[in-house]
Amino acid sequence: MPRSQEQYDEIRKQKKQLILDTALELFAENGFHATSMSQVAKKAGVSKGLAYNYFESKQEILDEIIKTGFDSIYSHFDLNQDGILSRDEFEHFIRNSFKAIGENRKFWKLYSAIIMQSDIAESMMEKYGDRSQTIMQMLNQFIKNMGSKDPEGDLMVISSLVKGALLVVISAPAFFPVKQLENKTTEACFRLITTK
Amino acid sequence: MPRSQEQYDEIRKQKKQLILDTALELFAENGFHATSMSQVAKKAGVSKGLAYNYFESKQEILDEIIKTGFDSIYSHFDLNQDGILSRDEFEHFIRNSFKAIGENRKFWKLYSAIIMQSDIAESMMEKYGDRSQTIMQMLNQFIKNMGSKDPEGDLMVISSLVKGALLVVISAPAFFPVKQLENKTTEACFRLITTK
Amino acid sequence: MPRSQEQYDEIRKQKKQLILDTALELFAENGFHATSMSQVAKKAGVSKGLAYNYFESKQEILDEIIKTGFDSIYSHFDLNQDGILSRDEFEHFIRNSFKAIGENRKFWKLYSAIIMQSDIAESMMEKYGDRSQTIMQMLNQFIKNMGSKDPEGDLMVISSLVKGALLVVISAPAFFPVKQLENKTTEACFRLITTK
Amino acid sequence: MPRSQEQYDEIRKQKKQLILDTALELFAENGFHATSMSQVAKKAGVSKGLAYNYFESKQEILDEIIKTGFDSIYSHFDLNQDGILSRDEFEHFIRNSFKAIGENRKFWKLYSAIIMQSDIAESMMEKYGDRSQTIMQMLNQFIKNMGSKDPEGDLMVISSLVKGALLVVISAPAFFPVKQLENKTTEACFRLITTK
DNA sequence: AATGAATGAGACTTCATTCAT
DNA sequence: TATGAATGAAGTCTCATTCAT
Repeated sequence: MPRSQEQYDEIRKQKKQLILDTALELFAENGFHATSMSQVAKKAGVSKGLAYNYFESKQEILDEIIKTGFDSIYSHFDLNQDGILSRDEFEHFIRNSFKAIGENRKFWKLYSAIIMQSDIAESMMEKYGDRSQTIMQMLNQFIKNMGSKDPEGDLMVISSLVKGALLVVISAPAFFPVKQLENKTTEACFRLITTK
Repeated sequence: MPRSQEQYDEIRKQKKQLILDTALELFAENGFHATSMSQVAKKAGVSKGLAYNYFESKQEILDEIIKTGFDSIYSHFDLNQDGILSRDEFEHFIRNSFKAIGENRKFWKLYSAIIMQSDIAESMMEKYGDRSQTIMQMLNQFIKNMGSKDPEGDLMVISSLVKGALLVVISAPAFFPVKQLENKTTEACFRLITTK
Repeated sequence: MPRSQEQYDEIRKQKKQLILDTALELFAENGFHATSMSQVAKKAGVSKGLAYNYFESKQEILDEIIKTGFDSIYSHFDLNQDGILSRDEFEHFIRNSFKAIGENRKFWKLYSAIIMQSDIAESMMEKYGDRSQTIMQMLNQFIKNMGSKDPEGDLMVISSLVKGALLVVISAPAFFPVKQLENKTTEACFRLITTK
Repeated sequence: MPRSQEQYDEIRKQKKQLILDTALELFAENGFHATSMSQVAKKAGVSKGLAYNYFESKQEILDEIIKTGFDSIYSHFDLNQDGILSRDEFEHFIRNSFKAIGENRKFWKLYSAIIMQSDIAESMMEKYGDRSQTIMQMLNQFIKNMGSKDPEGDLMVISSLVKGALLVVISAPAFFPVKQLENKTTEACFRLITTK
């Protein structure tokens, strides 16, 4: 008996996700350019032709991976939608970033490698630049609210610290004391706000 | 009559440097794998054949670029060779790192992109891993000497901060207030050492 | 619907053989190094890419050609597997060699050219040296059994004669009286055994 | 003081010979196509440019090597110029061939490899075919004079034997008992002439 | 939906040859 | 005479993509 439309859709969705996951794994491990579609198809257990049935091109696979990763990050960072960052929400944001990376280090390794290359970075800026700016503005406001004498400067230092710490987590070997780094970083963020 | 040995040496030296500079520019901009030798040769204004007259392979060009960049950094970090880091030397190290990156941002962009790719990163670890470790040990000792209650934790946070700040400089557009970031970062480093 | 496994296997088998045959022809005619993969592909009526779909490298094509040729020769030389060469078997061996060459002169021309080149010859010695030695030992025993006063010397002369005659057949133009050479050579082999 | 014309000529001659010798060595060892002009020039201790000062092309070097080798063989085979081969002259011819190969095995290895390739073989046939035929006719007459019942057949067998034996010498490792092979072959030649 | 044979552009690399000096 | 930097065609090989089945 033939399958229903829903079953077909479900199959399509699963196969597509399988290809995306496999591609992410290989791209992160060996780099986008050094990974061939043959490898992706083989490791995913599908034919090359099928992969092109789901995706227009290798580049489209990458785009979709990036988009999914971004969305997952920003959805975690929801902030009760009032546009204001409380102290708890800030801490939650920091800690949640560590958690997100720990849960999907492959993606972030790939992402880190990619934003270093201008051709890819540019197209990403077009797509995600706005959202990034919104976040920075909210952080700025938060630091002001905390009584900072130099909000702009503090924001630079704090975001540098967080970026650096996350980078360490991303590239660190598995046995790195991630939890300790998370604690020390969170705590340091508050200490770095220059109160009067 | 053929040219003298000196003349040939001079030609070789200049052309080799031209190719290295061109390759660095393109590698940094588009990535190592996405840059072809044809592009490098064309932009450098030489034939592909000549490029292979000076370098065994594309990989060797990359290796030479990396080696030169590393050496330039570590030579700046000389520390009067006594194996101990003074307060001034530490501050000089931080500030000099900002300066080095400002002077050769292309290289550091390339370097950052490269360490994210496992295939290339491994061979670099073999070559430069030792020197990195020495530096970390000296920093650890310095933080102890400054009276830290948690040297290991502080080192993690401080090196994260510096890494993050340098990363910001590397990927930031030209108009970023680098000097301010340098000052704030340096100052923050000292503040982050947890005294008893 | 995709083709069945059998259909794919059949396609692969035929295309692979086509490429092997074409390569043998060109290698034999112009030499291995002087023949390009483009020539092979063009003459076979396939793309270069397809050729590399079937063979890892140009060298692998040569290896497969050599292996096939060798196996076909040694399979003809079965000798009822008792390890002893009778008079009839000896004669059959000589005559069969002429026959084999006549049937596949291209291969033997290629083979002759190849064993003259040290780089290729070495890897062949590793693979086929053992079997050659076994044959020489059996021939030596045969000559002894025939009552030779100087088995070692006779073996040298006889194998030289056969080699030379086969070489003549290999390089001779088509109109050469091969059958006559075969008869005379076979007969001479027996006459050359120095009886007491 | 400038050198005289004779001195220049002498230098030219020596340099040219040096290049020829070096090329022969490398061609014989690695094959014509697998040897580059750079290798030849480097091993000869001259520049590439100079090599092209003496020879039009790589091919011309090969041609000259072949020509020199041939001439040296045929000059040894002088036969007192009366067009008739005596018994002693025949034996001398055989033994001299072994001697010639022993003295210049490199050349003969190269030569053997080359005649297997039709493109080169053809141009050689044009140049040296006549002389070869003359020799074959003289050998034919000699065998007749020796009382052969089947001069044509005997010639085929004898020339096969000699060719095969020489081939063995050419490709044999250094420790092969060449003198024994020479003796046995010479003796066998006479025994192979089918007397009535 | 699914397969993998097939293509062709383009990657890296080599090397015979030229030429300014 | 002599050099070696420089060229460009050609070689080996890879891989994203297409398409008949």
